[in-house]
Amino acid sequence: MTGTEDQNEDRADAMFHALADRTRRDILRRVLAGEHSVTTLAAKYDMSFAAVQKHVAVLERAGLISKRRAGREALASGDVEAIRSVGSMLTELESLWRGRIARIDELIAQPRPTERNQ
Amino acid sequence: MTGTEDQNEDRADAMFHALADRTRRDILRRVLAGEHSVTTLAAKYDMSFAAVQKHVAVLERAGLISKRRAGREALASGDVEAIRSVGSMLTELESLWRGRIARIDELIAQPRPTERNQ
DNA sequence: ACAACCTACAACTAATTGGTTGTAGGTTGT
DNA sequence: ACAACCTACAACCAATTAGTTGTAGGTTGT
Repeated sequence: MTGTEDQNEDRADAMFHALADRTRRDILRRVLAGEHSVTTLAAKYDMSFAAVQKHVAVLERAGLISKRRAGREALASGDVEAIRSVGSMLTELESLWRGRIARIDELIAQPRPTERNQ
Repeated sequence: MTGTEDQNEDRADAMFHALADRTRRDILRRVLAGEHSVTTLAAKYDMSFAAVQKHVAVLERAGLISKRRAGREALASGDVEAIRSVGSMLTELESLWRGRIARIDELIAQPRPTERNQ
């Protein structure tokens, strides 16, 4: 299963990058709570419509939100599964840290059982 | 408690940005599992020592790792509390999503109890 | 003392990013 | 039909980023 890992890393790059901007995080909060059109979102921020539309596109490319067409409007809503997948990446990092603690505990409990040279 | 929120957002920007690079995520994995000197880390990647040193500095500025001096070496180790604080930001996003579901359930359970015009 | 080693940072380059304005195409209501 | 509206995207600009090489200072072992 090597080769898909690059894709996973690409996906992680895109997700973390999308989250690394406060305007995008705010947009994400709004569209997680409920559907919003791009124009409705744009009205909330002190920047051009095009700028907000770009932020929405970044979130969409990262898979954090999806859009659905309703007539002339594009309604965006947040994808909670994507958020969870980011969370699980962090949990994996935590498990590495717990692994370190476990290793230290081992050293204290039984000082080098099989090997006996330094 | 308004005014500290800007700082929180700055911190979130820095953390997510630091995580949005696969080399930095890999460095973080290694230093969560155990202390590594900058030179030891640099040996693992196909880029200059200075480039890796910069990545370490980005992680450090974001508060995801810390360094300790040991003679001529700088030993880096991961801060699991910082990782957890990023995780809790995602959990807050999830709770917004659950709020939406709760609101939809309300609508289904009792169709407009107080107000009765469309 | 001195050579080897580890780190930090400055200066530079190419690519990316976050913003702008302008243009064009599809949808809606009168 | 047509004006108002919503969206998408291109072209451009300033700032930032990820990489490079080079320089300099502190530490270690002989």
